[in-house]
Amino acid sequence: MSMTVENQLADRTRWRPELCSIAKTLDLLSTKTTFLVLRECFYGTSRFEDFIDRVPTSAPALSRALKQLASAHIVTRVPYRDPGTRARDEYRLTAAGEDLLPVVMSLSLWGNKYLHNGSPPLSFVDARTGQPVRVCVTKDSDLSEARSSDIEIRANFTLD
Amino acid sequence: MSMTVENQLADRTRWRPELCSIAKTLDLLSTKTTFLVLRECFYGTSRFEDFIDRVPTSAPALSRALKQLASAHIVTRVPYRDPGTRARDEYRLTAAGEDLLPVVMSLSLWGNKYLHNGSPPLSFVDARTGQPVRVCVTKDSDLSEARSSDIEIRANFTLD
DNA sequence: CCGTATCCTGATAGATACTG
DNA sequence: CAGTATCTATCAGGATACGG
Repeated sequence: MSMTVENQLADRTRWRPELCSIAKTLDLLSTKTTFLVLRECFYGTSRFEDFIDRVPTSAPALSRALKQLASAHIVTRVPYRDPGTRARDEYRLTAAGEDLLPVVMSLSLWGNKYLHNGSPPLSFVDARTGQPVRVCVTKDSDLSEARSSDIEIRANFTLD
Repeated sequence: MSMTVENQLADRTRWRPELCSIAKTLDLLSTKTTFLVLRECFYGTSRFEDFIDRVPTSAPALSRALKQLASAHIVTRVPYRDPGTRARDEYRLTAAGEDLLPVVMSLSLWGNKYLHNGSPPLSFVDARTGQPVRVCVTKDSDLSEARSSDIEIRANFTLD
């Protein structure tokens, strides 16, 4: 990977950090908790109590992370009502949020490869065929892009 | 995206967070500065003084970020000597570090799309053909994966 | 019981000063 | 100039308490 206008580019991204998409995106996903809440969204979690059960954090931190993700329009609040209870909101990925799938998946796949000696705790497979799903960098334009609804997560560890 | 063993899986990742590859990878890339230093590595930066010029951070924070990346074996120190100066080290991506390209690129591409109204400050293209390079999630196994050395970064903004 | 505001504590960044 | 130690300020996280 090399630069077209090497020195100038380097200086510009230094002095005008608002031009760096990576920095701006990280500002929205500022904390580790926010990333893990986002992960949970892809795992299908949508309700406050379920996030609390599944993400190792406190209620105030969860509240802050959800507010952050909502103000960035990565999740949106959707009203629901369980029988016999008052109306509540659940948190659903927006289209923009769904587009963060490569970020979440590539973090997971890298960790699987380098931090678990190739025996991944979770794996991502095509929901119909069971084929493994990968994240790749390519210039090919004629490949079939998987949406998160096509993907199934398999647990590769045994339960006690 | 749905769960095979939904409830059990959720509980396990909650109570045994060491099974979550995302959390473990984020621990290595803990801070925003670490991400931006990693970004600079992909842009070709390798020397302390150049990181200082190009990443908006302080020398102590840079030192900490490089140490963190080195201990995670994402970068490695390589000796060099400029004429008339003492020997120094530069910081180069390892193979594991190169494999973080999809993480960095997908963060950048998402920001380009959603935070810059589709007019990206930087774009990633094939170094030979100039075709845009993308990050995608797919089950196709027969596509040509781009390595970071095949990719060129183009600046789409004018210089003062 | 769901969710948030408040307060307090611990981790992390940057300013400064220093060594090789 | 490369890199680190120290110190302080800032910021994210959790315990608690509180409103719907």
